[in-house]
Amino acid sequence: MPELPEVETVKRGLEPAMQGAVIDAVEQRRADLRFPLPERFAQRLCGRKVERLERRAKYILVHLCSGEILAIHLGMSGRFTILPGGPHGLGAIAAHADPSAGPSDGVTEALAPHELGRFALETAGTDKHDHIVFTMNNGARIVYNDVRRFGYMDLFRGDALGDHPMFRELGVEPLGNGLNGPHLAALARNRMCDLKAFLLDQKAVAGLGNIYVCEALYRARLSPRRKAASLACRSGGPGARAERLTGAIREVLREAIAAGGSTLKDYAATDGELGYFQHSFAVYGRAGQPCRTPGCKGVVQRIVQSGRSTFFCGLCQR
DNA sequence: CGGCATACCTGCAAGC
DNA sequence: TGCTTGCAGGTATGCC
Repeated sequence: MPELPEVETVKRGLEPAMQGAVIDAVEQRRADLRFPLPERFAQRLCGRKVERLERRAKYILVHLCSGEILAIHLGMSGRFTILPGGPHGLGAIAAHADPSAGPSDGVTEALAPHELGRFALETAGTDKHDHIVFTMNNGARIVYNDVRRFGYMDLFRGDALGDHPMFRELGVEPLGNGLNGPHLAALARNRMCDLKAFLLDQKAVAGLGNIYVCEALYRARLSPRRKAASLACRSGGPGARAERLTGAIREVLREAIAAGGSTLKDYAATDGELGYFQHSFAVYGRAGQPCRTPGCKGVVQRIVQSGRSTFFCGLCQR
């Protein structure tokens, strides 16, 4: 489920509960998620202080004072719920982020935050897909839930990060300095695949997923079916398309993170109306509906590219 | 290497 | 109501 903005939002949500705190207990309820969890996973985490959290692509990196890193990937359905410590445990924050989930997503939607806190405490870790529960020395309980179990965690020495198979081949951070028009054009120059597939390739740009690729292509007015290499060609101004695309990628991601941040804030507020996860997408999931570009008479269409849904407007995306 | 299908796993909505 | 089918935001793997 989560793409870069959701992972960033989850990371920010976890920080208050984890940063500077010591992991007191880890309850591991199964041996594997997508992959087997590391040997002696719980034992190796217990007693460790969390130095800081970091996001790299769609991974959350928990830096431990032992010098080890707990790397977490949420897969499609991974989510965290934080149950704060303290005598009453009120005001639970759900640190998951699902940009497409509507108001009907889950029983907690209908509950005011104080009710949610109580609800969450009473049912903490009782869902059958609650796989791992971290208990911190500040009293916070951090529950990892993953219905489809496509998520995974690993634990390794910090200095091995660059050699780790999950990270070795990751491409540039789209919000970092590494992503700019010339660089993107250079990466795409020899790629014969569709632009959509190119952007989904984590070895080129790391952190984009199906939704934000569709949205970024829409904003850049580029067809997902265009060949990736055509980004680099000079017609239409040198690097013009690549510049447009990098700008669109950054915009889309930044806005989504800002929206995620505000939903987290809202969630902790006292108002029961959450407006939670009310992202609106221009094209994603809008097949058959009118294109939102002012003056465009197009209709959003859905096609399948390498087995995945693509949404775009064939009129304004060329 | 590219491109594609398949696999992993469960839940949900739609269709019959 | 109940069954089947297809679909879902992730990536790894194997085959041609």
